Order: sequence, then structure tokens, then C-alpha cells
Amino acid sequence: MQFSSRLPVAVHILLAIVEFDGKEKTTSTFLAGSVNVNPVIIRNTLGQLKAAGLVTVKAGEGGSSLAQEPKDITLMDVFDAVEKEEALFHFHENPNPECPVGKNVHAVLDKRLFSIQEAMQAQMKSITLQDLIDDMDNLCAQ
Amino acid sequence: MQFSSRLPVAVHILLAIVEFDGKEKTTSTFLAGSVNVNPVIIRNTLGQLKAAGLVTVKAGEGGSSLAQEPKDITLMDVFDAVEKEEALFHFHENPNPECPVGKNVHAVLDKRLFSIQEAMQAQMKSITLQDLIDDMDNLCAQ
DNA sequence: ACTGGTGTAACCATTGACATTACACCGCAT
DNA sequence: ATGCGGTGTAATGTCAATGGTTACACCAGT
Repeated sequence: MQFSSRLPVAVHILLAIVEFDGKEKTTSTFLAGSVNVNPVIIRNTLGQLKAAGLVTVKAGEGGSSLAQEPKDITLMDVFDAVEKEEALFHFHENPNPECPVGKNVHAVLDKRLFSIQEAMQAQMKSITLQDLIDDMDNLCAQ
Repeated sequence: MQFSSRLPVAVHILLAIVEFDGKEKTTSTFLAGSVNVNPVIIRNTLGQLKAAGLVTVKAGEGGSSLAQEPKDITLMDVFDAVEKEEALFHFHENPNPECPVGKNVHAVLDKRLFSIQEAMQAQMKSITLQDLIDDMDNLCAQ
């Protein structure tokens, strides 16, 4: 199982907004050209980022810009904005309640799985958009 | 996006094998009754666990047992056995190489995303089957 | 040989992601 | 005020993966 490409796409959008700030009008069509997906995908993603308060989008005029400082936007913020999942793991089953194992797996596993999710999220929180910008600037400087 | 229910199912199977060891013949049908899924799912999952060297399955006779000590089996082992994914994140795009952002997102994001994956895996490695057995015994004792 | 069980393959239904078209609405500029 | 570029969103199609189910060949002990 793997995540959708939404997080990468959203990050790409944010980086492009920063990069082209003041140079180009960052319309959905323009961004779509850089990310190489359909403009509607951009608009939807941008809508999610806007709802999360990470960007502002100019309705009639067109274009978008960051609503927060790059150092204040973490990957966790972006992830939250773009993936609405509550639980990472899918506890599908209706385990057999007659069975000593079936009756208790849920209680036993849940907190462990949640701790895994928390570990992931902690790491996401430690990475900011600014980190990525710095990395990109270093690459470009070479 | 979320993971399939394979990891939970696999853990359930392992716990049941331990729990009913010596008491019941843990056939795929029997296990299916506890997990409450189709026996074929159990056989497939059991096949993956076997391939990973975590369990042994008796072909003609029927039933299965652990191939390692519960304290030596981590959730990471189970996850690896059951989810064959390499990368957690799906870097779908063919970003526009003409664009300074598109050209570099991959390089910049990849290592960050991988570090998130590693954080998750580290936590998975820290949880053993024995931990879960202990938790379950405590629940049953109450 | 019979029987219970395993290992697979084939097929179906469902779901979610992503692409794409279409269209209503907004706001600037002529 | 109207045209135009742009946004917001719904409807639809395609594709891949999951999970369910049936079917059947193979294995081992009685």
C-alpha cells in the first residue's frame, strides 16, 4: 500500500509558488505545466491548501501566494491539508468475538499501530517548507 | 490514503497461532473463523509469512506454527512479509524538466519522504509479537 | 484410495486515484 | 457592460489494487 501522490504534488505547488513569487502569475494552468498534471488537480489541491490556511488564491484575478512563512509550514501541515485520513491503518475486520484472540486484537493492536502513525507524523512535523527551499537553492547553485 | 488490512490480519493470525498452540489445529479454516475473513485470504497471508520465514505450514497434515520466538518477531518483519511495497510514497509525476522547480523536486523531496518512512519503520521494529502477547494476556487476566 | 488441508489461479465487485470535459461564477480591463 | 482569463466544482471515464469467492490440482496421514 502506498500514499497517493497528493503530498508530493502539494509540496511541488508550494515550492513553485515560492520560486516564482513576483516573477510569474502562478495560475493553476501555469502550475500544472510545472507539475505536469491536469490544471483541475492543481485547483483541487490548491483548494485544500487554501482551506487549511496555507495559501491564498485570488479568485477573479488569478494566481496564488503563501499565507504563512515557509519556515512555519511543515510537511505535516501539508499532509493534513491534503490527505483527510484519520487512521493510517485499516482495521478492516469484524473479528470473531467468541474467540479470545478475536475479542482482543483490536484493543491490543490499535495503540501500537497508532504509535507507528505518530512516529511518522513526528518526522513530518520536523520538516519545513523552508528546509526544502534551502535544499533546492543549494542544488541550483551548483 | 491508508494501508490495507493485511498487517492487522497477519498479526491476528500470528497471535492466534500462539494462543491456540497445542490446543487446536490452526488450519486456515480455523483461523478464518477467528479473523472472520475468507480462508483463502488466510492461506495467502500465511504463504507470505512462510516465505518470510516467520511461520511453518504443514502441507498435507494441516496447521501452522511459529518459526521464530515471539520476542524475535517485530511488526516490521510482519509488515515486510505482507506488504511488498518498496516506497511508501508515490512520486507519480513526470515533472517538467524545463522548470527549475520541476527539475529538482524529486531530488529534494525524495530523501525527506524516505526519512518519514524510516521513522515509521523504526517504530515498527521496536514492537515485537511478544509485546502484543503480553498485552493480550493482561487483558484476559482481568 | 479416501479425506482434510494447502497452494494457486481465475474471476468478480468495489473502491479510490487521477484525468478530462463542461460549465457556472468572479473580477479586471478595455 | 461586456469580454476574457481565471477559479470552483460536478460529472464521467479509466485504471489499479483490495478483498471475496469458486474451482481445482496436489500433499500427507489414516
